[in-house]
Amino acid sequence: MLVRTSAVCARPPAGMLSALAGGQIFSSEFRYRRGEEVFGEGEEAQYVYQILSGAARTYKLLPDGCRQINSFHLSGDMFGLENGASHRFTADAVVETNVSIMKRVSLLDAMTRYRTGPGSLLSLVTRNLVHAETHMLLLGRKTALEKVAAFLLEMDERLTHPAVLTLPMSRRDIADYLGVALETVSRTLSILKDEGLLQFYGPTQRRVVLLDREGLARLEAQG
Amino acid sequence: MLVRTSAVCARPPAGMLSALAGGQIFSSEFRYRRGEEVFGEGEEAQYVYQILSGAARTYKLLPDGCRQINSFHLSGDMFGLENGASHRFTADAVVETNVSIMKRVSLLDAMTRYRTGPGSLLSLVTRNLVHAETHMLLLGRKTALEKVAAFLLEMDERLTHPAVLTLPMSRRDIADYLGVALETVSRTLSILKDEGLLQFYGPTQRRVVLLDREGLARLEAQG
DNA sequence: CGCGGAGTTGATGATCTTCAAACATGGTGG
DNA sequence: CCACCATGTTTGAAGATCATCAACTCCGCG
Repeated sequence: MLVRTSAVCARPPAGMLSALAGGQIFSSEFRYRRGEEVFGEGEEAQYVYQILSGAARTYKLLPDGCRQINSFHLSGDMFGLENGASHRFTADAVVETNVSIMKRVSLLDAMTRYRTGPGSLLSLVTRNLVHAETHMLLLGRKTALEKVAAFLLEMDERLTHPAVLTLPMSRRDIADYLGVALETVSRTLSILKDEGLLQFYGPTQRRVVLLDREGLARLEAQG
Repeated sequence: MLVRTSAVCARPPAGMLSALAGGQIFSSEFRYRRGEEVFGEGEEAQYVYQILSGAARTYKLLPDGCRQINSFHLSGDMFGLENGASHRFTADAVVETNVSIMKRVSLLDAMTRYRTGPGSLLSLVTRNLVHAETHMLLLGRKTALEKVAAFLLEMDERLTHPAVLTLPMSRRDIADYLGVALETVSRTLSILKDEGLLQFYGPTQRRVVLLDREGLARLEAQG
Protein backbone atom coordinates (compact mmCIF):
# COMPACT_ATOMS: atom_id res chain seq x y z
CA MET A 1 0.00 0.00 0.00
CA LEU A 2 1.22 3.45 -0.86
CA VAL A 3 1.58 5.74 2.10
CA ARG A 4 2.67 9.30 2.10
CA THR A 5 2.76 11.40 5.21
CA SER A 6 2.62 15.13 5.08
CA ALA A 7 1.83 18.12 7.21
CA VAL A 8 -1.34 19.73 5.94
CA CYS A 9 -0.59 23.23 4.78
CA ALA A 10 -2.78 26.26 5.27
CA ARG A 11 -4.27 25.92 1.79
CA PRO A 12 -5.18 22.24 1.76
CA PRO A 13 -5.37 20.43 -1.57
CA ALA A 14 -8.63 18.61 -1.04
CA GLY A 15 -10.39 20.52 1.55
CA MET A 16 -12.74 19.80 4.31
CA LEU A 17 -11.01 17.49 6.67
CA SER A 18 -7.98 19.65 7.16
CA ALA A 19 -9.94 22.83 6.67
CA LEU A 20 -12.14 21.80 9.56
CA ALA A 21 -9.16 21.50 11.74
CA GLY A 22 -7.99 24.91 10.66
CA GLY A 23 -4.77 23.52 9.24
CA GLN A 24 -1.73 22.60 11.26
CA ILE A 25 -2.88 19.03 11.70
CA PHE A 26 -0.94 16.05 10.51
CA SER A 27 -2.63 13.72 8.12
CA SER A 28 -1.50 10.87 5.91
CA GLU A 29 -2.58 9.81 2.50
CA PHE A 30 -3.60 6.23 2.05
CA ARG A 31 -4.65 4.09 -0.86
CA TYR A 32 -7.17 1.25 -0.81
CA ARG A 33 -7.69 -1.25 -3.57
CA ARG A 34 -11.21 -1.90 -4.68
CA GLY A 35 -13.11 -4.00 -2.19
CA GLU A 36 -10.51 -3.45 0.48
CA GLU A 37 -11.87 -2.84 3.98
CA VAL A 38 -11.20 0.55 5.54
CA PHE A 39 -12.62 -0.35 8.92
CA GLY A 40 -14.95 -2.96 10.35
CA GLU A 41 -18.13 -2.70 12.39
CA GLY A 42 -17.32 -2.66 16.06
CA GLU A 43 -13.68 -1.72 15.61
CA GLU A 44 -12.22 1.10 17.61
CA ALA A 45 -12.78 4.39 15.80
CA GLN A 46 -9.27 5.71 15.90
CA TYR A 47 -9.10 7.49 12.57
CA VAL A 48 -11.22 9.73 10.42
CA TYR A 49 -11.19 9.56 6.64
CA GLN A 50 -11.74 11.87 3.73
CA ILE A 51 -12.01 10.75 0.14
CA LEU A 52 -9.44 12.34 -2.13
CA SER A 53 -10.41 10.25 -5.14
CA GLY A 54 -12.53 7.15 -5.66
CA ALA A 55 -15.46 6.13 -3.50
CA ALA A 56 -16.27 4.18 -0.35
CA ARG A 57 -19.39 2.58 1.04
CA THR A 58 -20.49 2.07 4.63
CA TYR A 59 -22.83 -0.79 5.43
CA LYS A 60 -24.23 -3.21 7.93
CA LEU A 61 -24.68 -6.94 7.47
CA LEU A 62 -27.50 -9.16 8.64
CA PRO A 63 -26.65 -12.61 10.00
CA ASP A 64 -27.84 -14.17 6.74
CA GLY A 65 -25.29 -12.16 4.78
CA CYS A 66 -27.74 -9.55 3.56
CA ARG A 67 -26.14 -6.15 3.22
CA GLN A 68 -27.65 -2.72 3.72
CA ILE A 69 -25.46 0.08 2.43
CA ASN A 70 -26.12 3.21 4.44
CA SER A 71 -24.29 5.63 2.25
CA PHE A 72 -21.76 6.13 -0.46
CA HIS A 73 -18.88 8.49 0.12
CA LEU A 74 -17.56 10.38 -2.87
CA SER A 75 -14.68 12.73 -3.46
CA GLY A 76 -14.40 15.27 -0.67
CA ASP A 77 -16.69 13.35 1.71
CA MET A 78 -15.62 12.64 5.23
CA PHE A 79 -16.56 9.42 6.97
CA GLY A 80 -15.69 7.22 9.92
CA LEU A 81 -16.07 9.95 12.50
CA GLU A 82 -18.08 8.54 15.37
CA ASN A 83 -19.33 10.12 18.52
CA GLY A 84 -18.71 6.93 20.44
CA ALA A 85 -15.50 4.98 20.57
CA SER A 86 -16.27 2.31 17.97
CA HIS A 87 -17.47 2.16 14.37
CA ARG A 88 -21.11 1.32 13.85
CA PHE A 89 -20.46 0.14 10.27
CA THR A 90 -18.06 -1.56 8.05
CA ALA A 91 -16.49 0.62 5.38
CA ASP A 92 -14.69 -0.47 2.28
CA ALA A 93 -13.48 0.93 -1.01
CA VAL A 94 -15.86 0.73 -3.98
CA VAL A 95 -13.03 1.33 -6.45
CA GLU A 96 -9.39 2.12 -6.02
CA THR A 97 -9.57 4.99 -3.59
CA ASN A 98 -7.23 7.55 -2.08
CA VAL A 99 -8.11 8.87 1.33
CA SER A 100 -6.69 11.36 3.71
CA ILE A 101 -6.48 9.98 7.23
CA MET A 102 -6.09 11.72 10.51
CA LYS A 103 -6.37 10.80 14.13
CA ARG A 104 -9.82 11.15 15.57
CA VAL A 105 -8.62 12.80 18.74
CA SER A 106 -6.65 15.43 16.87
CA LEU A 107 -9.65 16.29 14.79
CA LEU A 108 -12.03 16.40 17.71
CA ASP A 109 -9.61 18.54 19.60
CA ALA A 110 -9.32 20.93 16.67
CA MET A 111 -13.07 20.93 16.21
CA THR A 112 -13.74 22.24 19.67
CA ARG A 113 -12.53 25.57 18.33
CA TYR A 114 -15.41 25.52 15.86
CA ARG A 115 -18.18 24.25 18.05
CA THR A 116 -21.13 25.87 16.44
CA GLY A 117 -20.12 26.41 12.82
CA PRO A 118 -21.06 24.38 9.76
CA GLY A 119 -17.82 22.47 10.19
CA SER A 120 -18.58 21.30 13.69
CA LEU A 121 -18.97 17.70 14.68
CA LEU A 122 -22.60 18.36 15.48
CA SER A 123 -23.25 19.59 11.96
CA LEU A 124 -21.62 16.51 10.52
CA VAL A 125 -23.71 14.17 12.62
CA THR A 126 -26.82 16.16 11.77
CA ARG A 127 -26.12 15.92 8.06
CA ASN A 128 -25.79 12.17 8.44
CA LEU A 129 -29.05 12.09 10.31
CA VAL A 130 -30.86 14.08 7.63
CA HIS A 131 -29.57 11.69 5.01
CA ALA A 132 -30.61 8.67 7.04
CA GLU A 133 -34.11 10.04 7.57
CA THR A 134 -34.56 10.75 3.89
CA HIS A 135 -33.32 7.28 3.09
CA MET A 136 -35.74 5.70 5.55
CA LEU A 137 -38.60 7.24 3.62
CA LEU A 138 -37.16 5.84 0.42
CA LEU A 139 -36.62 2.35 1.81
CA GLY A 140 -39.98 2.12 3.51
CA ARG A 141 -42.33 3.76 1.11
CA LYS A 142 -41.02 3.88 -2.42
CA THR A 143 -41.32 1.51 -5.34
CA ALA A 144 -38.32 0.21 -7.25
CA LEU A 145 -38.82 2.81 -9.97
CA GLU A 146 -38.97 5.64 -7.46
CA LYS A 147 -35.93 4.32 -5.65
CA VAL A 148 -33.77 4.14 -8.75
CA ALA A 149 -34.88 7.58 -9.91
CA ALA A 150 -34.06 8.99 -6.48
CA PHE A 151 -30.68 7.31 -6.54
CA LEU A 152 -29.77 8.76 -9.92
CA LEU A 153 -30.82 12.22 -8.84
CA GLU A 154 -28.87 11.95 -5.62
CA MET A 155 -25.70 10.97 -7.43
CA ASP A 156 -26.29 13.63 -10.07
CA GLU A 157 -26.58 16.28 -7.41
CA ARG A 158 -23.61 15.12 -5.37
CA LEU A 159 -21.44 15.06 -8.47
CA THR A 160 -22.77 18.54 -9.33
CA HIS A 161 -24.79 17.63 -12.40
CA PRO A 162 -22.10 16.39 -14.78
CA ALA A 163 -22.95 15.82 -18.43
CA VAL A 164 -22.02 12.19 -17.95
CA LEU A 165 -22.72 10.59 -14.61
CA THR A 166 -19.95 8.11 -13.83
CA LEU A 167 -21.12 5.68 -11.21
CA PRO A 168 -18.27 4.07 -9.30
CA MET A 169 -20.50 1.37 -7.80
CA SER A 170 -21.88 -1.85 -9.23
CA ARG A 171 -25.52 -2.81 -9.68
CA ARG A 172 -25.21 -4.92 -6.55
CA ASP A 173 -24.05 -1.91 -4.57
CA ILE A 174 -26.94 0.16 -5.84
CA ALA A 175 -29.32 -2.67 -5.01
CA ASP A 176 -28.01 -2.98 -1.47
CA TYR A 177 -28.31 0.76 -1.06
CA LEU A 178 -31.91 0.84 -2.27
CA GLY A 179 -33.05 -2.37 -0.61
CA VAL A 180 -33.95 -4.24 -3.81
CA ALA A 181 -32.46 -7.09 -5.84
CA LEU A 182 -29.71 -6.26 -8.26
CA GLU A 183 -31.77 -7.58 -11.16
CA THR A 184 -34.46 -5.09 -10.24
CA VAL A 185 -31.97 -2.25 -10.50
CA SER A 186 -30.86 -3.47 -13.89
CA ARG A 187 -34.40 -3.89 -15.15
CA THR A 188 -35.45 -0.50 -13.86
CA LEU A 189 -32.51 1.23 -15.52
CA SER A 190 -33.46 -0.48 -18.78
CA ILE A 191 -37.00 0.82 -18.43
CA LEU A 192 -35.75 4.35 -17.84
CA LYS A 193 -33.56 4.00 -20.90
CA ASP A 194 -36.43 2.70 -23.04
CA GLU A 195 -38.60 5.57 -21.88
CA GLY A 196 -35.95 8.06 -22.96
CA LEU A 197 -35.16 9.38 -19.50
CA LEU A 198 -31.51 8.39 -19.69
CA GLN A 199 -28.96 6.75 -21.92
CA PHE A 200 -25.72 4.92 -21.36
CA TYR A 201 -22.49 6.46 -22.53
CA GLY A 202 -19.64 4.46 -23.96
CA PRO A 203 -19.03 0.73 -23.70
CA THR A 204 -19.52 0.40 -19.96
CA GLN A 205 -22.95 0.57 -18.31
CA ARG A 206 -21.71 2.75 -15.50
CA ARG A 207 -21.70 6.00 -17.40
CA VAL A 208 -25.14 7.48 -17.54
CA VAL A 209 -26.50 10.58 -19.25
CA LEU A 210 -29.63 11.91 -17.60
CA LEU A 211 -31.81 13.11 -20.45
CA ASP A 212 -34.78 14.26 -18.39
CA ARG A 213 -34.03 15.24 -14.83
CA GLU A 214 -37.49 16.69 -14.34
CA GLY A 215 -39.06 13.48 -15.49
CA LEU A 216 -36.93 11.56 -13.01
CA ALA A 217 -37.91 13.98 -10.27
CA ARG A 218 -41.57 13.37 -11.07
CA LEU A 219 -41.01 9.63 -10.84
CA GLU A 220 -39.16 9.99 -7.56
CA ALA A 221 -41.83 12.06 -5.89
CA GLN A 222 -44.80 9.83 -6.60
CA GLY A 223 -45.36 6.43 -8.09
CA MET B 1 -56.01 22.98 25.81
CA LEU B 2 -54.79 22.71 29.35
CA VAL B 3 -51.69 24.71 30.08
CA ARG B 4 -49.83 24.92 33.30
CA THR B 5 -46.63 26.89 33.63
CA SER B 6 -44.08 26.15 36.27
CA ALA B 7 -40.45 26.72 37.10
CA VAL B 8 -38.61 23.43 36.98
CA CYS B 9 -37.19 22.63 40.36
CA ALA B 10 -33.82 21.08 41.09
CA ARG B 11 -35.34 17.60 41.38
CA PRO B 12 -37.49 17.45 38.27
CA PRO B 13 -40.50 15.17 38.25
CA ALA B 14 -40.00 13.56 34.88
CA GLY B 15 -36.41 13.94 34.21
CA MET B 16 -34.27 14.44 31.26
CA LEU B 17 -35.35 17.64 29.66
CA SER B 18 -34.94 19.78 32.70
CA ALA B 19 -32.13 17.64 34.07
CA LEU B 20 -30.21 18.38 30.91
CA ALA B 21 -30.56 22.02 31.51
CA GLY B 22 -29.36 21.60 35.05
CA GLY B 23 -32.60 22.93 36.45
CA GLN B 24 -33.47 26.61 36.71
CA ILE B 25 -35.17 26.62 33.32
CA PHE B 26 -38.79 27.48 32.77
CA SER B 27 -40.95 24.89 31.15
CA SER B 28 -44.67 24.44 30.66
CA GLU B 29 -46.86 21.42 30.68
CA PHE B 30 -49.09 20.87 27.70
CA ARG B 31 -51.75 18.37 26.76
CA TYR B 32 -52.52 17.07 23.29
CA ARG B 33 -55.56 15.09 22.31
CA ARG B 34 -55.04 11.96 20.29
CA GLY B 35 -54.18 12.78 16.70
CA GLU B 36 -53.47 16.40 17.50
CA GLU B 37 -50.46 17.89 15.77
CA VAL B 38 -47.55 18.99 17.93
CA PHE B 39 -45.58 20.59 15.14
CA GLY B 40 -45.49 20.39 11.35
CA GLU B 41 -42.70 19.64 8.92
CA GLY B 42 -40.93 22.83 7.92
CA GLU B 43 -42.22 24.85 10.84
CA GLU B 44 -39.84 26.88 12.88
CA ALA B 45 -38.35 24.75 15.63
CA GLN B 46 -38.99 27.02 18.54
CA TYR B 47 -39.75 24.50 21.25
CA VAL B 48 -38.47 21.20 22.51
CA TYR B 49 -40.75 18.53 23.93
CA GLN B 50 -40.58 15.74 26.43
CA ILE B 51 -43.26 13.14 26.95
CA LEU B 52 -44.65 13.02 30.46
CA SER B 53 -47.35 10.51 29.63
CA GLY B 54 -48.80 9.11 26.43
CA ALA B 55 -46.93 8.79 23.14
CA ALA B 56 -46.11 10.79 20.02
CA ARG B 57 -44.97 9.89 16.55
CA THR B 58 -42.77 11.81 14.10
CA TYR B 59 -43.20 11.19 10.41
CA LYS B 60 -42.79 12.37 6.86
CA LEU B 61 -45.40 12.27 4.13
CA LEU B 62 -44.94 11.51 0.47
CA PRO B 63 -46.91 13.55 -2.07
CA ASP B 64 -49.28 10.62 -2.56
CA GLY B 65 -50.20 10.66 1.12
CA CYS B 66 -47.99 7.74 2.07
CA ARG B 67 -46.60 8.11 5.57
CA GLN B 68 -43.29 6.95 6.96
CA ILE B 69 -43.10 7.11 10.74
CA ASN B 70 -39.53 7.66 11.79
CA SER B 71 -39.96 6.98 15.45
CA PHE B 72 -42.33 6.68 18.33
CA HIS B 73 -41.69 8.74 21.43
CA LEU B 74 -42.70 7.23 24.73
CA SER B 75 -42.73 8.44 28.30
CA GLY B 76 -39.53 10.28 29.13
CA ASP B 77 -38.46 10.69 25.50
CA MET B 78 -37.42 14.04 24.18
CA PHE B 79 -38.20 15.12 20.63
CA GLY B 80 -38.43 18.14 18.39
CA LEU B 81 -34.92 19.36 19.08
CA GLU B 82 -33.32 20.25 15.76
CA ASN B 83 -29.89 21.45 14.94
CA GLY B 84 -31.25 23.68 12.21
CA ALA B 85 -33.98 26.24 12.59
CA SER B 86 -36.94 24.21 11.30
CA HIS B 87 -38.55 20.83 11.96
CA ARG B 88 -37.75 18.09 9.50
CA PHE B 89 -40.89 16.14 10.48
CA THR B 90 -44.42 16.41 11.52
CA ALA B 91 -45.16 15.26 15.05
CA ASP B 92 -48.50 14.40 16.56
CA ALA B 93 -49.98 12.67 19.55
CA VAL B 94 -50.73 8.95 19.25
CA VAL B 95 -53.01 9.02 22.27
CA GLU B 96 -53.89 11.70 24.75
CA THR B 97 -50.46 12.92 25.72
CA ASN B 98 -48.90 15.25 28.26
CA VAL B 99 -45.66 16.89 27.34
CA SER B 100 -43.24 19.24 28.96
CA ILE B 101 -42.27 22.09 26.68
CA MET B 102 -39.41 24.49 26.83
CA LYS B 103 -37.84 27.02 24.55
CA ARG B 104 -35.22 25.65 22.25
CA VAL B 105 -32.84 28.52 22.81
CA SER B 106 -32.99 28.17 26.59
CA LEU B 107 -32.19 24.51 26.33
CA LEU B 108 -29.39 24.96 23.84
CA ASP B 109 -27.96 27.68 25.98
CA ALA B 110 -28.09 25.47 29.03
CA MET B 111 -26.63 22.59 27.10
CA THR B 112 -23.48 24.42 26.24
CA ARG B 113 -22.50 23.87 29.85
CA TYR B 114 -22.59 20.15 29.21
CA ARG B 115 -20.97 19.97 25.82
CA THR B 116 -19.43 16.56 25.96
CA GLY B 117 -21.56 14.60 28.40
CA PRO B 118 -24.25 12.02 27.68
CA GLY B 119 -26.82 14.79 27.99
CA SER B 120 -25.29 16.94 25.29
CA LEU B 121 -27.04 17.89 22.10
CA LEU B 122 -24.46 15.89 20.19
CA SER B 123 -25.33 12.75 22.11
CA LEU B 124 -29.00 13.25 21.42
CA VAL B 125 -28.45 13.66 17.71
CA THR B 126 -26.15 10.65 17.72
CA ARG B 127 -28.75 8.50 19.44
CA ASN B 128 -31.26 9.52 16.80
CA LEU B 129 -28.75 8.65 14.12
CA VAL B 130 -28.10 5.21 15.60
CA HIS B 131 -31.82 4.55 15.68
CA ALA B 132 -32.24 5.73 12.09
CA GLU B 133 -29.41 3.52 10.88
CA THR B 134 -30.82 0.48 12.61
CA HIS B 135 -34.21 1.24 11.15
CA MET B 136 -32.78 1.58 7.66
CA LEU B 137 -31.51 -1.98 7.91
CA LEU B 138 -34.95 -3.10 8.99
CA LEU B 139 -36.79 -1.24 6.24
CA GLY B 140 -34.43 -2.25 3.48
CA ARG B 141 -33.60 -5.82 4.28
CA LYS B 142 -36.13 -7.48 6.52
CA THR B 143 -39.29 -9.44 5.81
CA ALA B 144 -42.64 -8.60 7.33
CA LEU B 145 -42.18 -11.27 10.00
CA GLU B 146 -38.76 -9.97 10.95
CA LYS B 147 -40.03 -6.41 11.02
CA VAL B 148 -42.90 -7.15 13.35
CA ALA B 149 -40.70 -9.23 15.65
CA ALA B 150 -38.18 -6.40 15.76
CA PHE B 151 -40.91 -3.90 16.51
CA LEU B 152 -42.26 -5.93 19.42
CA LEU B 153 -38.80 -6.37 20.87
CA GLU B 154 -38.04 -2.68 20.50
CA MET B 155 -41.20 -1.69 22.33
CA ASP B 156 -40.60 -4.37 24.94
CA GLU B 157 -37.16 -3.03 25.62
CA ARG B 158 -38.14 0.63 25.68
CA LEU B 159 -40.93 -0.12 28.10
CA THR B 160 -38.45 -2.14 30.19
CA HIS B 161 -39.89 -5.60 29.61
CA PRO B 162 -43.32 -5.31 31.19
CA ALA B 163 -45.38 -8.43 31.75
CA VAL B 164 -48.04 -6.96 29.50
CA LEU B 165 -46.91 -4.79 26.62
CA THR B 166 -49.45 -2.01 26.13
CA LEU B 167 -49.07 -0.55 22.66
CA PRO B 168 -50.39 2.99 22.38
CA MET B 169 -50.36 2.93 18.59
CA SER B 170 -52.76 1.43 16.06
CA ARG B 171 -52.00 -1.23 13.47
CA ARG B 172 -51.79 1.51 10.90
CA ASP B 173 -49.14 3.32 12.91
CA ILE B 174 -47.12 0.14 13.26
CA ALA B 175 -47.49 -0.48 9.53
CA ASP B 176 -46.29 3.01 8.64
CA TYR B 177 -43.36 2.58 10.98
CA LEU B 178 -42.33 -0.76 9.47
CA GLY B 179 -43.05 0.11 5.85
CA VAL B 180 -45.74 -2.53 5.28
CA ALA B 181 -49.53 -2.59 4.91
CA LEU B 182 -51.64 -2.59 8.05
CA GLU B 183 -53.20 -5.89 7.05
CA THR B 184 -49.74 -7.38 6.93
CA VAL B 185 -49.10 -6.29 10.51
CA SER B 186 -52.38 -7.82 11.62
CA ARG B 187 -51.73 -11.07 9.79
CA THR B 188 -48.19 -11.32 11.11
CA LEU B 189 -49.32 -10.78 14.68
CA SER B 190 -51.89 -13.54 14.21
CA ILE B 191 -49.17 -15.85 12.98
CA LEU B 192 -46.99 -15.07 16.00
CA LYS B 193 -49.98 -15.75 18.22
CA ASP B 194 -50.76 -19.06 16.49
CA GLU B 195 -47.13 -20.09 16.85
CA GLY B 196 -47.28 -19.42 20.56
CA LEU B 197 -44.76 -16.58 20.60
CA LEU B 198 -47.23 -14.09 22.03
CA GLN B 199 -50.79 -13.74 23.23
CA PHE B 200 -53.21 -10.89 23.55
CA TYR B 201 -54.30 -9.77 26.95
CA GLY B 202 -57.81 -8.65 27.72
CA PRO B 203 -60.50 -7.60 25.29
CA THR B 204 -58.43 -5.12 23.27
CA GLN B 205 -55.76 -6.21 20.78
CA ARG B 206 -53.27 -3.64 21.96
CA ARG B 207 -52.11 -5.47 25.03
CA VAL B 208 -49.58 -8.11 24.18
CA VAL B 209 -47.79 -10.68 26.30
CA LEU B 210 -44.50 -11.82 24.81
CA LEU B 211 -44.30 -15.52 25.55
CA ASP B 212 -40.99 -16.22 23.88
CA ARG B 213 -38.62 -13.28 23.58
CA GLU B 214 -35.78 -15.48 22.43
CA GLY B 215 -37.91 -16.93 19.70
CA LEU B 216 -38.80 -13.44 18.55
CA ALA B 217 -35.13 -12.46 18.64
CA ARG B 218 -34.32 -15.43 16.42
CA LEU B 219 -37.00 -14.36 13.98
CA GLU B 220 -35.75 -10.79 13.98
CA ALA B 221 -32.17 -11.71 13.27
CA GLN B 222 -32.73 -13.94 10.30
CA GLY B 223 -35.65 -14.97 8.13
C1' DC C 1 -78.82 -1.02 20.94
C1' DG C 2 -76.81 0.56 17.17
C1' DC C 3 -73.14 3.11 15.31
C1' DG C 4 -68.26 3.86 14.10
C1' DG C 5 -63.55 2.98 14.43
C1' DA C 6 -60.23 -0.67 14.81
C1' DG C 7 -58.86 -5.15 13.75
C1' DT C 8 -59.03 -9.68 11.43
C1' DT C 9 -59.40 -12.63 7.61
C1' DG C 10 -59.95 -14.09 2.79
C1' DA C 11 -59.29 -13.65 -2.29
C1' DT C 12 -56.92 -11.69 -5.88
C1' DG C 13 -53.34 -9.43 -8.20
C1' DA C 14 -49.11 -6.56 -8.69
C1' DT C 15 -44.52 -6.10 -7.58
C1' DC C 16 -40.46 -7.81 -6.63
C1' DT C 17 -37.28 -11.81 -5.77
C1' DT C 18 -35.17 -15.86 -7.17
C1' DC C 19 -33.30 -18.96 -10.39
C1' DA C 20 -31.26 -19.40 -14.71
C1' DA C 21 -29.10 -18.36 -18.96
C1' DA C 22 -27.01 -15.40 -22.20
C1' DC C 23 -24.21 -11.52 -23.15
C1' DA C 24 -20.80 -7.89 -22.43
C1' DT C 25 -16.58 -6.07 -20.45
C1' DG C 26 -12.15 -5.59 -18.78
C1' DG C 27 -8.03 -7.52 -17.46
C1' DT C 28 -4.36 -11.18 -17.97
C1' DG C 29 -1.20 -14.02 -19.96
C1' DG C 30 0.37 -16.56 -23.81
C1' DC D 1 -2.37 -8.54 -30.21
C1' DC D 2 -5.67 -11.70 -29.38
C1' DA D 3 -7.78 -15.48 -26.78
C1' DC D 4 -9.55 -16.48 -22.57
C1' DC D 5 -11.51 -16.10 -18.11
C1' DA D 6 -13.64 -13.81 -14.21
C1' DT D 7 -16.73 -10.48 -13.21
C1' DG D 8 -20.51 -7.67 -14.08
C1' DT D 9 -24.87 -6.89 -16.50
C1' DT D 10 -29.03 -7.88 -18.91
C1' DT D 11 -33.02 -10.47 -19.77
C1' DG D 12 -36.46 -14.17 -19.25
C1' DA D 13 -39.51 -17.26 -16.59
C1' DA D 14 -41.43 -18.83 -12.43
C1' DG D 15 -42.62 -18.23 -7.84
C1' DA D 16 -42.99 -15.80 -3.22
C1' DT D 17 -44.18 -12.05 -0.69
C1' DC D 18 -46.79 -8.44 0.11
C1' DA D 19 -50.49 -4.88 -1.21
C1' DT D 20 -55.07 -4.12 -2.32
C1' DC D 21 -59.91 -4.80 -2.22
C1' DA D 22 -63.60 -6.45 0.32
C1' DA D 23 -66.31 -8.59 3.86
C1' DC D 24 -66.84 -9.48 8.38
C1' DT D 25 -66.06 -9.28 13.52
C1' DC D 26 -65.03 -7.10 17.70
C1' DC D 27 -64.94 -3.46 20.99
C1' DG D 28 -66.02 0.97 22.99
C1' DC D 29 -69.28 4.52 23.42
C1' DG D 30 -73.22 7.40 23.15
